[in-house]
Amino acid sequence: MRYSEMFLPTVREVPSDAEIISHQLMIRAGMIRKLTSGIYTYLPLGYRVIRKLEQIIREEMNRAGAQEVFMPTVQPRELWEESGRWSFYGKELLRFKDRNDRDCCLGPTHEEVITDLVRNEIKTYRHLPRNLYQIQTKFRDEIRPRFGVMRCREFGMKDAYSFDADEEGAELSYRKMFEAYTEIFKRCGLEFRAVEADTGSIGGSFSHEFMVMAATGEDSLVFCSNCEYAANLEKAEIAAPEIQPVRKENMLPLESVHTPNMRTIEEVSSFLRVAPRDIVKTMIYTADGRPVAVLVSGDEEVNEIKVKNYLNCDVLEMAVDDVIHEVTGAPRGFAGAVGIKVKIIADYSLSNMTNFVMGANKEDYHVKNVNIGRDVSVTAFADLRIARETDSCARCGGALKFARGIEVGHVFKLGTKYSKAMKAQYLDKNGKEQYMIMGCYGIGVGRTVAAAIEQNHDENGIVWPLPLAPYQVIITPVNMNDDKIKRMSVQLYEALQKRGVEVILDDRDERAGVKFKDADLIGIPLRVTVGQKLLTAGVLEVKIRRTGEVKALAADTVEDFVVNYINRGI
RNA sequence: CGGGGAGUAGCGCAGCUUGGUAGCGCAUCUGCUUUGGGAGCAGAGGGUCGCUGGUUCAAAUCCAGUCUCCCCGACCA
Repeated sequence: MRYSEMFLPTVREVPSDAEIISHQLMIRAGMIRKLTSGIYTYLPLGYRVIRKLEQIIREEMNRAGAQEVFMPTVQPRELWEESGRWSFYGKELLRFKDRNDRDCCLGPTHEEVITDLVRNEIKTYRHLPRNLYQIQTKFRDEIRPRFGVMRCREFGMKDAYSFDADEEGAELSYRKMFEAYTEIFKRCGLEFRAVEADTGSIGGSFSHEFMVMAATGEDSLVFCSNCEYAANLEKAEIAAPEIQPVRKENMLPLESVHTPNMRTIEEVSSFLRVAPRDIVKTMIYTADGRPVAVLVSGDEEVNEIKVKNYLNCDVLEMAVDDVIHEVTGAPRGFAGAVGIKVKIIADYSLSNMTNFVMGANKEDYHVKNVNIGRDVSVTAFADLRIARETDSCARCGGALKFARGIEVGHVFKLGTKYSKAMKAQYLDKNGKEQYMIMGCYGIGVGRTVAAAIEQNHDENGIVWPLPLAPYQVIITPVNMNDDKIKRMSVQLYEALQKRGVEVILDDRDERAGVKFKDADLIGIPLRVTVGQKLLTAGVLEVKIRRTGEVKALAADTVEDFVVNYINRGI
């Protein structure tokens, strides 16, 4: 394409409301423009990248045996009532009424629609398994959209759904998707990692997130330096320690101490000259409305997701002051587990603690020399805290490493959650009705593009991995008023086009500096400069965006060089 | 939903306190010079100052209401 004819408005200044680099660069490179909060238009350059990614996704999904469908964005209330999510899904589900006063919503995901389709059409084990996918626009009315296309309300997503007759089949479907995703992100040229993840409110038995590694990522992840274990921080397991029984004679007598206005671990620690690891935090939560005490060592943090999963509750919240007072008889800051009547669960970090400090359930007092068994009766010990770098791998004991990433894909084994709710059944070999076993698999398309930029940029702009680049080559004539330069540029442009190369000819009547800046900004992998050296030595320059390497090549060899470079892939 | 900030030319901003001709940089258009990393000079076009109402001889400026956007938090796949 000739640059002079393109709709490619680049921006010199950094947009004031763009916080992260990918958002800034997507606006500056003329890829996206905001319509309203969390809703973006893709301009030609941005949309080309989207299409590149979608094509890779399609090829790998099809290769894995999935078939493409296209489902509606507008969905009727009834389906969501059936799955139970009309009431469960909260405000993120955008609801409205049509002219006949029927309740509708914009699909934030498509489990309901696909399950409805499949249950109506598939009645026998002979027609299983099936895996259907679509690439389609989702709408989630996020409370606070941010980071441009990374966390927005309307966004493109590839979602796939598998239906199997039995567990083995479902696991095979899951594994196929896992492998397809691995292939997709590999082909994109991204550095990524699949990590074990919490299933959240989608539910189901297990899941993996695909994380693109980036220092600016919103998610923390943990991986073992020794074995294959990798998990989202919120999921990262900590092994149960070996229990060393405490001898009764080593337990010191309970002692109440005056700790005026000392509420935090730091305050108590410095006031009593006791290390945080010898203090126990008593956190009062309400789980589905019922109070529960969670104990964790003073130098650790409670992982609420682990607590929630352990208790198997829908809503877990920090207790409000009234509840704390009711449970402990004291204001916030002096809660302890001695003598309280609610369920008490303790993190493994407590299992070998003796003679520790804890709140006294009395304003301005703590107690020393507390011991589990003698003073506190714990319902259970469990893994309830957030993993730290000092923890070792729960699988092999190796050292844990921490990193940040951007979640671009998520695979879930759903089980029968939706097939039961919506009666998606088939007849097995024995003529018995069975529930289909489902899996669901998502990739955020726009988010993957943004993540690719987070991972591939420099101070001058985007550095596209070749498979995602909107164009592969840009030809930059240094002066369009010089006939020889112009003729050479057009000739090369046409030759490359004939060979199927995606090429921009920057035929604008701009100064060279402007063209170089724009070429770098939009991140085209190869730039061919046609300038003085052509006139003096018959040489063109090829600059590789990623490395900055410049090659001076005889004019008639450039075409082959470019084609070879592109054929090498990433 | 709570807290904070902002809406003035396509973009980035000043002007508002103390009411009186709407301004700067970039971009755009014209001409000349320039031409290998976001050129120089000269000239030009472009704004119901978010919207509605009020105070006033007079409102971008003061007052009230309202809408939108951004940031922090809570919330949420």
